[in-house]
Amino acid sequence: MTRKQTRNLQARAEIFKALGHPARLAMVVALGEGERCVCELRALVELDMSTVSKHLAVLKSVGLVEADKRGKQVFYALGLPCALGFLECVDRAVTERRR
Amino acid sequence: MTRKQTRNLQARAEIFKALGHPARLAMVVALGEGERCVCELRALVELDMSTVSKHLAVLKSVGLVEADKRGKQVFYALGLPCALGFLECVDRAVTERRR
DNA sequence: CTTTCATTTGGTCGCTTGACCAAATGACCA
DNA sequence: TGGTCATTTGGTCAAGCGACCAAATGAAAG
Repeated sequence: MTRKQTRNLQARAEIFKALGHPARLAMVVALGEGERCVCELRALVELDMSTVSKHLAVLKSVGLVEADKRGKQVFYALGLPCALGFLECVDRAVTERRR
Repeated sequence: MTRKQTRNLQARAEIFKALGHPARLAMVVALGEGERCVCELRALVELDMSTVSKHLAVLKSVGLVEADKRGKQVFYALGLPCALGFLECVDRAVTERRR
């Protein structure tokens, strides 16, 4: 296992880790339908504003979302379009498993 | 946000969380090429056998891998084929970002 | 049936995470 | 310029994670 491979794995794992929290996942799913301001995302996950902000920072740091400040508000949008594909794959897996 | 949606998100997040560790991710990637016994996976990630076993238990608990005991050895195989798709998506994202 | 070998389970311990509150920042409005 | 609003940052604390070692399990060989 080369150092390069290790770094690559680490970086990829970071992305999955970022998705590995219900609140963050919910926000990414919502952003799949279009951009949202922080206040909308806060309403969605029903957590303290500061907590939401930190979750968004995590998502942004791995490139899953992008931030755009317009006036007083900050709008977030999906930064990794192909993420939608695997959200669906995992959704299918979860729904099938239930039967 | 209904209770059902919450459970669905929770379950999906579990899957991503399982992928959110370099050692587990490395093992899933390896299993993408075919089944492997625990000893081979242990050699791959270079961790204590007990640690590897626990990581595999995590992956199995969310359905990402399946175990098959044959003789003294246990062989693991990929349990969620569509996972390969998003491993690739994330790989591309990571390699592009580096430039 | 006892030993051996591959793997799992139980336990401990230090590090990270995620929640909240309080305070800082930064843009717009009066 | 001072105030207000949306968001971020800093701090604290309890809970969760991941590493190792030691001991248990379970199949196979002698």
